[in-house]
Amino acid sequence: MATRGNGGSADDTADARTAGGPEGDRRRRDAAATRQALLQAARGRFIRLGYDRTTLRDVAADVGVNLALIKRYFDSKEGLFKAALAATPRFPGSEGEFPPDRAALAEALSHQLSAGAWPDFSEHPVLLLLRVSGDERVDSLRRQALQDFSRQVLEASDPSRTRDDPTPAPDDTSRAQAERDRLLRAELLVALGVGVAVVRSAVGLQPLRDATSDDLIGPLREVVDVLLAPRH
Amino acid sequence: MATRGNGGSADDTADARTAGGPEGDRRRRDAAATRQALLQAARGRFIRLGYDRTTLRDVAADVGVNLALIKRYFDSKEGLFKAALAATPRFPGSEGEFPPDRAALAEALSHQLSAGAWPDFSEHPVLLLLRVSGDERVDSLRRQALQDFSRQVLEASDPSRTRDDPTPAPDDTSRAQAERDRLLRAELLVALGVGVAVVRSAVGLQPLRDATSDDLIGPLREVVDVLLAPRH
DNA sequence: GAAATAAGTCATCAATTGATTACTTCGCAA
DNA sequence: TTGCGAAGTAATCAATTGATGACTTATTTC
Repeated sequence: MATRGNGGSADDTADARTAGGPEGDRRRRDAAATRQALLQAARGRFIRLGYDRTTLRDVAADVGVNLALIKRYFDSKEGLFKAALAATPRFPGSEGEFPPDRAALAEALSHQLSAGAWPDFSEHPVLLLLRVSGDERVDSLRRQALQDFSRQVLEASDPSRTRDDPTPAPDDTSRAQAERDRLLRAELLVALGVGVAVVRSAVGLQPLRDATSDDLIGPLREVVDVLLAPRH
Repeated sequence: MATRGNGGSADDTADARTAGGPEGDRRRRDAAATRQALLQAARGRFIRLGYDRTTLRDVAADVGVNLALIKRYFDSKEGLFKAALAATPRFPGSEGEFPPDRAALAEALSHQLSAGAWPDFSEHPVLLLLRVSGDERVDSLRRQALQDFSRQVLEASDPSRTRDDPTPAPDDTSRAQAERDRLLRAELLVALGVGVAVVRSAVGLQPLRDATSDDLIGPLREVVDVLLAPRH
């Protein structure tokens, strides 16, 4: 089945390592490149198929490499999943800090959730966060990632607040309650993003599935405003 | 393994059939009751664990019955999943028609998505819709269910439209575009509902996870209004 | 050019799991 | 009571899949 190294016969599967990437193929035995290729293939399968339906054999076959190398580089399937999760860019802006501004947030959201943002059908990173792994520590990683993002969204609702001081000392219970309500609203926005990704990929609901960034920006801006605008 | 019938020894698992439900235990061999108990157990596991991690052995053990009975009553795992999907109440109002009114919609949503709405932690029916099955026909069922719900939400945005005439003949392209935009907005609301359910169950994000109906009704009403209010 | 080491393969094990068949027991009707 | 059919069980098969250790080949280093 698509062995390529020593005893191989004929390939019947794409070999990601020798595909003409940047730099071309210099060495046939490159641990770092192989590790990276495995990570890429695993990420794609985890996102597309979920944890359970992703088999290590398939991942290895994608790269054109033997199953045992996964154990060598990632020790186990859990390790592979954790590595894929760690290698996944943060939710909206894959690079840099999130702009603490409602308009920019709406823009970023609509772009991230639009049809053309990701090449392969439904390979959005947020979906990886939702895949089950069965490991409690992985679940904790996932929770942390979404919590961080909620915090970022919350900042967008109040640019005066810095990140180092997320919870100003509440004067009384009503102030604490207001703070909690603001966080709840930020999380509702996160939930909307997650829901859009899920509905688009897992269900394929039209017209949402093929909505472009321009289609989404209008409604999303209104929702962002109504959820995050400072009130009273 | 919690056998209960003939060769059984001691129970170590809850037996759903003889548990003192309504009517008590009248017969030890009741095909309909057994079938129903299997369906219940399967539904719970499918929702909680997803399709792959739900094993037929566990489902049978929940009921205290032999694995082979699942084949007898549902023919296969796919059949069991389809039956569970069919037996799942429709998304928001488990009974009756959906009220075509924005305020009532916001109310229903906040209640459905609140912490106390469903007894067991994260057994919300909408989660069952998102579980993978691998069967194209099941995926089609799922898509259909969510599409129906989107249609209902769309009605709430325009009470004048009847259900029998969902798409009035468009006079020109701009009218068709407006119609498409309205459907998109309805689906965004559906996505919000799905996202809240997913985030609450799969991630357990606080404070959303423990939010009560009263916590949700305010923000949700605003979102429903901004998404569904008739615009010029 | 020959050790030494890293990269990769092969064959196989053990556990899980869906499916299936032959057998056993219970309940009800005549 | 008896006997027949439905309800249920036990045992097992075959396929998949994660894990693993011994073996093989390429690359580097002296």
